[in-house]
Amino acid sequence: MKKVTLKDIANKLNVTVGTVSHVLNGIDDISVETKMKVLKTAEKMGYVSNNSAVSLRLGKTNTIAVIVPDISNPHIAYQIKLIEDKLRNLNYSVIILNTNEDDSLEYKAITTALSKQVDGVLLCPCQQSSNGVEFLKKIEMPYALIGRYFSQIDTDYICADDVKGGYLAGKYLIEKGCKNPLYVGSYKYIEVGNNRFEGLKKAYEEAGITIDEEKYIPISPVSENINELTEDIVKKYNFDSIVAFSDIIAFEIMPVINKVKKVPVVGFDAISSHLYLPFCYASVGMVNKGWADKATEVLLEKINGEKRVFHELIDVKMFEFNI
Amino acid sequence: MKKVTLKDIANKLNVTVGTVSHVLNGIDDISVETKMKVLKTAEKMGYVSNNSAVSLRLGKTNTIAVIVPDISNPHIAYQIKLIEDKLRNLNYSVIILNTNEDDSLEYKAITTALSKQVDGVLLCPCQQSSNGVEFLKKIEMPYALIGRYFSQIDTDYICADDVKGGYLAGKYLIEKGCKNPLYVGSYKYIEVGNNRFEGLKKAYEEAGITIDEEKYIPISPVSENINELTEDIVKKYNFDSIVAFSDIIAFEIMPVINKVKKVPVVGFDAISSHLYLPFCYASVGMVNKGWADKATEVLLEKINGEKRVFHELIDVKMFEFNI
DNA sequence: GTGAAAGCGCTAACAT
DNA sequence: ATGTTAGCGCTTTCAC
Repeated sequence: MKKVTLKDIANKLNVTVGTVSHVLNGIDDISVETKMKVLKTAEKMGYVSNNSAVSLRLGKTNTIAVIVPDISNPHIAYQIKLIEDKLRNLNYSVIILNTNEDDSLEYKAITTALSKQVDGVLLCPCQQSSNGVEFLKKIEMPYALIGRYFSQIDTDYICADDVKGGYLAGKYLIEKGCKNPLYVGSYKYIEVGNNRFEGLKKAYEEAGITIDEEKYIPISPVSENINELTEDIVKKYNFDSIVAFSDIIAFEIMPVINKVKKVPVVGFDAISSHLYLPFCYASVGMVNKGWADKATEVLLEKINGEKRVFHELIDVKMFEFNI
Repeated sequence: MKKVTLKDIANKLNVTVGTVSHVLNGIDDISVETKMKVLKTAEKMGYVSNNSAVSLRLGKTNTIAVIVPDISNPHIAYQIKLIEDKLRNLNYSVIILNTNEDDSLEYKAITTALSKQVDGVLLCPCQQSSNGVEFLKKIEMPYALIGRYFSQIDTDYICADDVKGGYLAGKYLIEKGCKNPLYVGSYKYIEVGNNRFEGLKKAYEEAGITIDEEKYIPISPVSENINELTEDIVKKYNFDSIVAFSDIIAFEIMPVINKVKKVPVVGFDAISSHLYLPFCYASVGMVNKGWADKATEVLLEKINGEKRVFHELIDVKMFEFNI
């Protein structure tokens, strides 16, 4: 393929690259005549600037990386879409990297992003280890965590208010008369999952009911054999309601459980608020549009040199989807 | 933030950048002693290569751009995930750009991608105009269309076999005894939508029933007021079944229609084959994993100089999701 | 109003 | 086994 450079345009018009550069960057010290010639020729030749060269020269790319565990999760995909929308309007472009909930792929994604000279990183960490975050911190790359955080690492994050979320789920079930909820959660290293359980416990505590630790069933969000796992759960545990770590998990276990007994299920993320689904369910989700906006704001502040550490919790509420 | 360069490492060890470069690129002509020193220092200093410089020097980035109308559509998000998986294993990274079904954003996304010096582009076009594709063609950038194509432009594409898809939807409804299907489709410029209608007509023709053109109700996949539109349709048309352009549209119209009369609905994309949803529905989807694999293969061939034009149709089948 | 030239970080060809 | 250097495309400073 043919790549047109400033030099190609300059040669054709018998001017220098500096002149062409000035015209195309809108630096207004070139005669109207030359300006017009340059603009027309650039257009005709299909000139596209070479960001690699610009990046090398200027030391920035106006690009940020969004690194997530699963781009095919509708909740995450939607947040990415919002981030991309917002950043595009601010003249940034976004590159998205998927980690498949795999720690080593996460580390690789981070170095890929850095190698591409992005100006900042938004990371939803897998949390199997904190290597990635610590690397970002060490080299002082502007970044922020989204959707998940490490309680042990003092760093910027923007997450849902998951304790409140668990609490709301609890309140909802208590109101429905449920006394014995089971929490089908993520792995324990996903700390927001623990927060949801904490909130749930708190709501029940207030109602005089103690939820003990064995009601927390950890399950991988990428399990292949969810059906069997769920059948096991139904056999092994006594419960009159379910709180699931996410809508995705809720959707998968609902029909299996309903086959045996019909109990209320509450999920998280409120996927149906942006992806219409024709069935009834309840879910805790973030108000407005979630963490997308706040995350971009925080990151841009970090890029602009802000040293303050941001811990942002996005408010949540119960969604009941009825058809 | 501090960026470590080859020079920083070279200076610290009193060797030259060439030496360091050779070590880090695995060119085996450096003494073991020096090699070890370099490797250790690079690691310790947190060296990450500068792709802008490499790109400028080598003229390639090992990066491909995937440009899609809506990344928050689960069908598309899943295909992207598969593409990313496959390309990562081939040592490519992927940047994803969203166009919001907006033609001018699509053009901008293409120039952004080119500016970033990607080695190839996979484009699912908005189809309001063909400017983007024509630009890619003009500058001879390796690219392929995915999921949608232009019948008027001779170029590479990888799509579902949508005529067959429509045909299968028709057969399915005929078997259910439906004689009067309505096609709730996308805008007419989305040609794959027309193909689905063609297939549907063909199936009914074979059953001795003629479907005329007014049974094709175009509807935007991003309509805000789907409910009202659907209510209008229910009032205005006579039908005993529905074929929807996509699952997304099917999900949105199903409850509105079911309120008035319960009729079979067939969607497209079979979202539930990768995103479990706890309700029953029927959908036409691609076999195996869809166009993702084929699309990357074709693109890589184009990048490697293949001139042949690829028109790839991925086989489809009916999915019935029962819970 | 335009030209000339340095230099961003890197690789590869050539020297030693 | 290691050093030296040109040059990728661009922006910017300094001349004229």
